Amino acid sequence: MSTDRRGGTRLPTLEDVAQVAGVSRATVSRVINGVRNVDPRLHEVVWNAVDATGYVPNRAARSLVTRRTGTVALVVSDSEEHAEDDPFMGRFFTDPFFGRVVGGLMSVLRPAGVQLALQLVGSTDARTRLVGDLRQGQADGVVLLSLHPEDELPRLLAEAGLAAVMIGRPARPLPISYVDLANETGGALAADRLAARGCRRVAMISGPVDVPASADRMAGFRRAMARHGHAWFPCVPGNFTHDSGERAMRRLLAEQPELDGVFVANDLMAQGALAALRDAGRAVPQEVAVIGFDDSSAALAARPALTTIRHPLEDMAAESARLLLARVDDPTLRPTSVIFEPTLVPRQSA
Amino acid sequence: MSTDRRGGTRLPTLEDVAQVAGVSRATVSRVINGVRNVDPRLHEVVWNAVDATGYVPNRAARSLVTRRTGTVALVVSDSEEHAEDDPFMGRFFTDPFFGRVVGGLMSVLRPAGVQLALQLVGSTDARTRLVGDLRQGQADGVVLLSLHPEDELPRLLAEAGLAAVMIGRPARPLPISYVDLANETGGALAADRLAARGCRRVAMISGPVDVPASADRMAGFRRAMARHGHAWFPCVPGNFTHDSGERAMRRLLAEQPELDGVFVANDLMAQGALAALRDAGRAVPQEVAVIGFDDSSAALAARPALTTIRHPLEDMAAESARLLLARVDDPTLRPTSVIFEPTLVPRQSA
DNA sequence: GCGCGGCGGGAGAGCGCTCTCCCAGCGCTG
DNA sequence: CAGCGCTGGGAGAGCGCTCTCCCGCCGCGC
Repeated sequence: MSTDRRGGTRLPTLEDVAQVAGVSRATVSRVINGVRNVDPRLHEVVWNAVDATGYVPNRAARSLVTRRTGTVALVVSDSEEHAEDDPFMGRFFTDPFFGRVVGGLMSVLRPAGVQLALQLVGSTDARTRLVGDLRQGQADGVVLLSLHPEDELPRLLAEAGLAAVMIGRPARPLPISYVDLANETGGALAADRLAARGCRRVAMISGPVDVPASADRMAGFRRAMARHGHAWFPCVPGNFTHDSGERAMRRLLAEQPELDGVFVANDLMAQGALAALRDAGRAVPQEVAVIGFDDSSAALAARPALTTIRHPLEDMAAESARLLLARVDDPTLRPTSVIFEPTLVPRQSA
Repeated sequence: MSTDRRGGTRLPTLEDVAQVAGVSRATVSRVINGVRNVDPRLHEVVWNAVDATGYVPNRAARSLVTRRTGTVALVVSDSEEHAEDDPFMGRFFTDPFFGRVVGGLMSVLRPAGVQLALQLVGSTDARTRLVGDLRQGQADGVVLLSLHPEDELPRLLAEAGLAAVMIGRPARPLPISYVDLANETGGALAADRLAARGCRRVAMISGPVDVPASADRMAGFRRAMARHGHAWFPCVPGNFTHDSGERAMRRLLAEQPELDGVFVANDLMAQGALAALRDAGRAVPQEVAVIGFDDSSAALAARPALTTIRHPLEDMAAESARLLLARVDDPTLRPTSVIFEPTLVPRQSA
């Protein structure tokens, strides 16, 4: 009963199990990993010995030889402008977006016995360090949430040949797998709904203009509105927070008082817009129709409940986890893209 | 240029760096880990060699000998009743609570170079497996979010002598460190506010009655109300979701139509209560005053903005990370508790 | 001038596992 | 009955690192 440097008792190793079972270390390893033809009787003897000793394989030792960690990293990559201690990251974690992604990933990873490690990268330095750590085997693969269009990380990962899947398409074409939503279709669905309601003075609150998802939603909305005869409409960008939606709505109201329909690029901002409309005394949907995007918990929480475009984020995250695991299993797999279709969820706001 | 089984090129090892630097493996190791007295000139030579080779230490190999992983796990432990694929976990991830905890932990762990691994446990089986994995060294320590009062996991962790810190006190006294909020004080603050406004018919929407935080909020509220002369008030339990708050409010309204003040045990439910009040045509705060709890993003998003009890979760999570790292460094440390004080954040709803 | 202490640095063991060899034993065929 | 293939299982070499042990060198004191 020697003690290791963590102060605990020495834990049983393969060797101990082998001794108890009266076989060699190799055989125990074979049984535990379920490989090759091992005598079924030995099988039982070994498992009994495992139980008796309370053996748990040492992950570090195993990784060292297999070069697999059983861990994938969820990397949230923010732009450099946001300082390391910027509240933005905090804001991001609080956004239902983050939670939905984590939930979706876990639904696939947990049954597969794979750990999820969280990684934030803010600086360029952190980016290269991350790629180094990853190449060296910190994780078997990466699910990447890139928050900034100029982000170099997708390219770095692709170049390093690491197993990676992005949630949301890369800003520039890149040999990297990704899962995305047909954001333009979403924008078009919103436009059709607003047009069908007979809205004549519509406006939009978009996300940051350089974020692909945001740009796509706007493009789809714009194109469909044009098809409905609306050549132009005011558009104010926000940053996906409740607050920015509220501010944007106030600005729109000032610019275009006779406005009767708004498409907002996410539910959080739509909730903010609702608040601004309420403060301005506009009835929703009677005077102004509002359509959100995402169908997050905020959509149901809002009053009136938000008519919104459903973004099946959990499913998308789950799919990205599946793609990643497949790629980890077979590194020769080519980059794949999976595009999900949005749907309109009619509720009270439009 | 041999290739490993991941299909990549062999990565530089300590040996390679040593060769380039013209020193021994041991010396490179010493320089990299900054130990002992190494000739300053060698120092530079070694670092140059590291840069030249693009060396990154292999974490698995290092862990194998140091018995440290540089990882802590955030364990979210749910009760067994919730099946593995129960939507509850999804709900939990979407709750701002989860995001705030993650953000707070990261603010301490990232600068310390420590990874955060996410672990969900639902079944008893998963609990013992987790303890095994942890003892064996899957992570250096655990931040535990135990969602259910009967949860055995805190006890198992304490018994195994693992480094662990709970967020929220354990349901039963246990030799385990924790960080908590003075929830009774929070309840009392709400009671005082309602009393000061002259509310005469108050009610409460509580969380699950067996969850310590929930019970404490209720007890504090009840005690303070008694001091204000209110011997009794109706109380309906919810489960911390928006929806349950809405339902609870409807029930209260039916039971006690002349109600003029409500204390709700979290902001999400308070938001739901606000929606129910709005549907019932009650003006907030003129006819009914509402006080929430947490000061989460939902409080600001609500209309009217929620007067609420601030729960400094990010700070608490950060503190728990600090306690954990200290304990990992020095396993002899005794269990510590840190209790944070809530404050009232006056806004429009009360 | 010799001995001794201290410090810088090399050699090498070993962390716990996987996996390649290799050998023993069995059943089959000619 | 010899020879061959096949299969089950043991021996042992590493995976890449840390850390103990030890040795050689330098500077000091007597």
